[in-house]
Amino acid sequence: MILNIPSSVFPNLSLSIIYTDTKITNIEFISTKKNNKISAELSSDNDITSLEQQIKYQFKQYFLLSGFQFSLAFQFIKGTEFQQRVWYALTEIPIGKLMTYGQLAEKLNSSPRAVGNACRNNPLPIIVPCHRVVSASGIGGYAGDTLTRQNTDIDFLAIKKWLLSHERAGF
DNA sequence: CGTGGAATGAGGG
DNA sequence: CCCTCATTCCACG
Repeated sequence: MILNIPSSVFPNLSLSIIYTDTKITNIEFISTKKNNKISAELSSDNDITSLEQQIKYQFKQYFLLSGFQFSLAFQFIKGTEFQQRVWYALTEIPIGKLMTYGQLAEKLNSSPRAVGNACRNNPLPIIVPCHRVVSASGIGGYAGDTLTRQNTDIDFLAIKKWLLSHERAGF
């Protein structure tokens, strides 16, 4: 399903959310800027599943409230053992807190670079809070964006900053 | 300050 | 094999 992010947060930005009967498996930011409207909205509220209700409700709450914590069921359907270890570790970073790639690497007996690469491949952004990981010297990257290489379509670093300030991580 | 190399895990040519 | 990544640290000038 396509979930619109409130335009007061980011205009022309939506989330594409993939799920099975019971679990979310993939989330992706998509730009609705040029496209003549994305028409993948739910047809009616009658045949909406309870998972879909939960998704809509919880994301609405998340963007509305500063300290809202997700409790949606998710599943990693891809990723190596190492990557999944990193992703699970991300879910243990509490809202409002930050870790550096180096700190996370130390916890996992790995290296900062490898951790950053696993974060880069996080299939469930926002729910699995890779945005709470920053570099030792600054903001770090998000969805492939870095300070030196920026996506032209979506300003992912601006999204990361918004998420962090919204969660009052004090960045 | 800047620059370069090494270590790390994964994917691609 | 080679290279490139959402990094970091340490050595050198």
